[in-house]
Amino acid sequence: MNPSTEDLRAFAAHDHARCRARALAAAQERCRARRLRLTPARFCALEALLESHRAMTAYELLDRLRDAGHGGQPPVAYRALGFLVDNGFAHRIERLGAYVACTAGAEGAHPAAFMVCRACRAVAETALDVGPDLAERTAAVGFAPERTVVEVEGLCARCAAARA
Amino acid sequence: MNPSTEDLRAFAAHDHARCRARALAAAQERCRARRLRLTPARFCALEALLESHRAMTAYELLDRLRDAGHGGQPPVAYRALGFLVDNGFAHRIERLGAYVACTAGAEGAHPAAFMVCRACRAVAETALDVGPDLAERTAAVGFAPERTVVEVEGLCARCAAARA
DNA sequence: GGGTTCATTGTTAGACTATAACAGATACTG
DNA sequence: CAGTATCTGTTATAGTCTAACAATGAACCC
Repeated sequence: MNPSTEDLRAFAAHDHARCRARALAAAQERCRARRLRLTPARFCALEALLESHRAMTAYELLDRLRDAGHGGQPPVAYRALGFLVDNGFAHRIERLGAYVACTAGAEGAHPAAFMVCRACRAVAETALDVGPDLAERTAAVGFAPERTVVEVEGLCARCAAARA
Repeated sequence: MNPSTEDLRAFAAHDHARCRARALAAAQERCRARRLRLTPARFCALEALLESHRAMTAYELLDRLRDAGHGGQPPVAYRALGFLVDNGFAHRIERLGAYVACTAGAEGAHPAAFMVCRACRAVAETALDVGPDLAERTAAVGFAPERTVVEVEGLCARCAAARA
């Protein structure tokens, strides 16, 4: 797998057990290195997100947290997600109002582009950054970019085949 | 104004009365040409969106519709917005869960990139299309793109100055 | 014109997404 | 081990959106 297709593993056959284990280990290591507290609730949330490459809503996540004994009210889920998103372990998919584990392994919050299947909600992450393309235009009017959202909604091969 | 800065009029001084009047006239003309029914409620919604380049929530719009005697329940606003968005007269800003009038004058729904001020919620639209950049990557895994969301969140010059 | 058909409107009700505010528990720091 | 900051759990509520149905109105055909 070269870098540009490795990104797209959500839509390609791969050893997901290994994919998940690596991501979890990397997150633990990164928290240690950066003195971030990957508490049980946060760990549980990350584990749940890593079970598949499908976006989960905060309430789906909340069910998992509740089952694991971590309190059953929305703020519990939103706080865990806040931590994961702020530190680059997960991303919010604006189009869905849902969340996916990060597959890029970058440090901290980072710009990314997502391909989102509208049927199964699987999400692949790639490193595309539109910042440079827009920089010249934004400079002309003094707009200071801080965060970019790039999401491509469509149908993955599996879902397209299923409806044919 | 050349095309690339004309796009950004939300963040540049311009004759907004003329800007609005032109957009409204263009929409009426386009509905006539395409046999779309720009009913009073839809017209009212478009007028409200065109009052400024700031994104409006469906509920802000609903207040306007109610004041104009067009029913006071959410579906009234969402249906008007559905019509405007489907036909390219308005766009949904995913990041905000809010809506802006289209300033591109393109036919029907069209891909666009938005610059969104997180403070005043003003939105500028430009014609950037990331489709081509992603096509090669998506093809590799059989993902079929249908719609792209590109939103750059930041601070406009006016708001940046106001907090300095 | 009368009748059919389809799009639009208005309403009720409820689903889904998210945050403010506060009290109590836990972990780091000197 | 006292002080501080962070994290957890809770209540309550705000904000966004849609399903479903009845009623109205426009368009069309004969």
